[in-house]
Amino acid sequence: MKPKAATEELSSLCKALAHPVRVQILHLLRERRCLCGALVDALPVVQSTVSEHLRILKEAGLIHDEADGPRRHYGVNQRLLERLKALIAAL
Amino acid sequence: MKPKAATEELSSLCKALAHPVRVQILHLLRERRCLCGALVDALPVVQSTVSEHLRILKEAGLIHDEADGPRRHYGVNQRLLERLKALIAAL
DNA sequence: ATTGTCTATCGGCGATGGTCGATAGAAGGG
DNA sequence: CCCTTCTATCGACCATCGCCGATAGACAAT
Repeated sequence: MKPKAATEELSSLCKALAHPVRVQILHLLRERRCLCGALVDALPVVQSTVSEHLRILKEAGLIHDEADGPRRHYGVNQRLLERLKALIAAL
Repeated sequence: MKPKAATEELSSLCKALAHPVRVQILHLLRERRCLCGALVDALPVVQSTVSEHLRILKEAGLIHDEADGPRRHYGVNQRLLERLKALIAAL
């Protein structure tokens, strides 16, 4: 058995990816950093919903943000993404 | 962008792993096929809850079952597990 | 057939998730 | 300053999840 910590880490990362919009966001951010507005244009949900999904991804640590005036640039947290890949690969 | 199908496939697989008990079940089954009862002994939830988690994992295709009299052997679906690894690795 | 064992399913409960519209907050430009 | 733009947050709503106890169903053994 894996230690409990790794189990919960994996389930919590998976939970963050347990919605198609969030997977799509990760795909979009993988290419280049984006403003929230750019994501809203690319996704089939309204701004407040996108913002909520971003919050969930950020809380999971999979993305980070950087203020730029009133705007906010989002990008993937490569380190944690690699960690997720490792945890999944170990299954 | 990935085709929509892959996005939804990944999010649905992640959803199946979005609970620590289900990750634990996968770890247990990775070692050897198990009866539901053996999993109940190893997990901190009652039988009906384990059965429900097994149903979710089976519905996602990550495990399969095989009747053996009134018992039921569970095992991982290696094919779909590899598919999940590939989808995650492609992130 | 009856009993015993193992598992699935049902019903109910509280908690969480996903969505939206509306609103608030931050920051730059006029 | 005031206005505009961009984003976060709030409140409300309905759907789904996760858990349990209780019950039903399948099958073997006696």
